[in-house]
Amino acid sequence: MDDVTAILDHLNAAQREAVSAPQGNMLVLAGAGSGKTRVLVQRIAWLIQAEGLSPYAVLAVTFTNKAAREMRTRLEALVGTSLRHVWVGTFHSIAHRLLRTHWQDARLPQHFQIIDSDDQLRLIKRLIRENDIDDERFPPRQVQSFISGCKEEGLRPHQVNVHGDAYLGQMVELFDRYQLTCERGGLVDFGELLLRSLELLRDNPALLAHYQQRFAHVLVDEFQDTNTLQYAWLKLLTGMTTPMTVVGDDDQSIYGWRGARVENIRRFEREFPQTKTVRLEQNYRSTSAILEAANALISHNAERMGKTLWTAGERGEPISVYSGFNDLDEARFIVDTLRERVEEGVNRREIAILYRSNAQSRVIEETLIRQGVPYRIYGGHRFYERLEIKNALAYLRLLLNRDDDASLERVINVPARGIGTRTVELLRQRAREGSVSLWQALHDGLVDGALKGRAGTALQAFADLIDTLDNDGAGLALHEIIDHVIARTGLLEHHRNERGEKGQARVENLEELVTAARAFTQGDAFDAPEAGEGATALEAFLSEAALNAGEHEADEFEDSVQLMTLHSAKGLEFPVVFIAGVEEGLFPHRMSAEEPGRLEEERRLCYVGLTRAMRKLYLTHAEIRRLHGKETFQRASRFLREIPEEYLEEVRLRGQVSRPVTASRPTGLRQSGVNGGDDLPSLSLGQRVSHPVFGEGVILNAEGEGPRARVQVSFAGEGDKWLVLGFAKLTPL
DNA sequence: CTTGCGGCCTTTTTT
DNA sequence: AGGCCGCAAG
Repeated sequence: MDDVTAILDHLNAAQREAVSAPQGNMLVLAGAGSGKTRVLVQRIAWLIQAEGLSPYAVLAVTFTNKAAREMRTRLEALVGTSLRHVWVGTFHSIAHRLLRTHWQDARLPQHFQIIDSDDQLRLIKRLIRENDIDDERFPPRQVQSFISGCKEEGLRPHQVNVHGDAYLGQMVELFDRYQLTCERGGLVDFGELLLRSLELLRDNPALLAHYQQRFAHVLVDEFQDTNTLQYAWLKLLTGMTTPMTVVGDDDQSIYGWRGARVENIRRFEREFPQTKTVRLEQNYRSTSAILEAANALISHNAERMGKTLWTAGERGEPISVYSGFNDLDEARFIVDTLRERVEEGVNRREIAILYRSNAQSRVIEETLIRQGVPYRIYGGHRFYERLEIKNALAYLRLLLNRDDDASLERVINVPARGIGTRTVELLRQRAREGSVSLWQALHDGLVDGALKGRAGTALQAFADLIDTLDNDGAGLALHEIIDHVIARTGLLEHHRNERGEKGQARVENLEELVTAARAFTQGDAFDAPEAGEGATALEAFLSEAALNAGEHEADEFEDSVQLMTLHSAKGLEFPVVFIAGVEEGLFPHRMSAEEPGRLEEERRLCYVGLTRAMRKLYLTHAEIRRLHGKETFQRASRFLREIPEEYLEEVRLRGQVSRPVTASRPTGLRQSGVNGGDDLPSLSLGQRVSHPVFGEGVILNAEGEGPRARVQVSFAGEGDKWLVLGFAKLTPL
């Protein structure tokens, strides 16, 4: 406390400037590996210790729970426990906290529940079916993204401008009904958390004034990932007068596809008064070979704010490029190589294998398993998103709130108890007619005798089950309630009877849920100071599960190789990194390769991948890959060509000479070429060809060998065509 | 009501 | 290939 300048020790000039800048709006453009988190943490310490702000007056917002946790941990390590009152959290957890505290002003039931996107989708599917809407024209996923999109733009159904468009009108109608269903069930989706809390503040000037006064400084991490709603939320909360420190990197914006607006960085600079911009350009993570390669790659993007990373570190080894014969060979190379590195003394946890899409992990996993290499995989289904867990949670929600239609529908016949779609449909219809919840409709139907016979008996049994469970729960600890529920509902038995490992894993997961609940009540996660009156442990647990779905990662302490998508690697670093599947169509993904904007996002994703590596980077691709059950010829990614040769080194199999990668002919193209035979032209994927009838085109795909081989060619104006090499007169251009 | 078969589609993911 | 969905048979 005495010597606040100690906070500035070991910082470079730019970092020091960012940490100790006088209070005012500041934009920190922080390149990969430039000490971003460090600056953020030190900045908070500075604000409190040098500027004299109360910890209560500081709000720090992140995107992920992981980032929030890391920031808090580092803050506490730096300054001690006096900082535990700093508000650090994700946008969603902070919004949740506001809504829990001010549920009445937010016009929410006290025990509202948060639904995740999976629940949301189910609910939408139900609505579409219920209203006899053509799900071909209105695919549930599209409706879901429409609704989320509206909320992210801060729009309520009546605010959407339909322009007399019938299609849009129907969408809005569905949005409206969806919202009504949520209101009736006391359900709040992720977008709603933010929108509702924004409206709460906007419509309650006294409340807004309170929070504007309370927070003296607001800090935001990963600003390039904010969406329109989050931007508006910050604008409202700060009133553009509370000073803000925002940290971001436009080159690492990889979430445009889910609403993130990179422009928010520029907008902030423009709209918030007297914004000071600081660039952190010195990289402390990677060798210069890796960093220069990344710089060269990203320079191919046009839309940039301009920033060039440099490092004082050594050049290091060149980036190794391996061209596998097929995906199995690629995996074999990765695993062999990493085993060599491990033998040299590298810890397995220091090695990461990154890929564009989850489907790629399978082959690599199989190879790792075969060779007995322990690995840990991030992503895929998180614990609280698994089917069996969601079923158990749905029962628990029903205990708290019988009117939660989504949960009721989820488990009314799980495990199967003779309540089929017909019966559920009848229930839905009655609920709709009476404008009541499904539970209410069920009850009324049993009372007035409309639901009888076999279905009636089954429904009665279900209703009794829920009520009994509720009664039994009185006086029990949280984990005992859950234990009781999974046993009494038959969920445990249901999965035990499932054959194979899958059922076994599900049973274990259910048991793990009980353990998690025990830990939850005993741990400090359950201190929820502002969780509101009468908040039960169960309620808090359910919120935690919805908001914090990914916490469960097994074997955290075993030294294992890390597997994850490029997206989930953001923010992490590893001494040794493999990026697999660096191929056209996969990376950049074909869904994104067409549009320039989306291609640039793919390139940023590649940039993120490259800059994860500290010492050694491997880029691998396969010439033939099994994709969706079919063998496809792949050609090397354009991103490989965008990295100057001088940083690359092609890996050849043992005994072969290694030669530099040439820019004109990317690795492996020769091998991946379709050789039509001696008298046929030698063609390669991606090559431009000319056809006497169709004109000029590009080879997209190929299958078979010899004269009967077929190639798929994309002709300008003629579209894609499959041609047999022996007949089609194709001339290479 | 349950089960099994065939057709369809296939990024990325946090909250 | 594999998961999901809808449909038809048991």
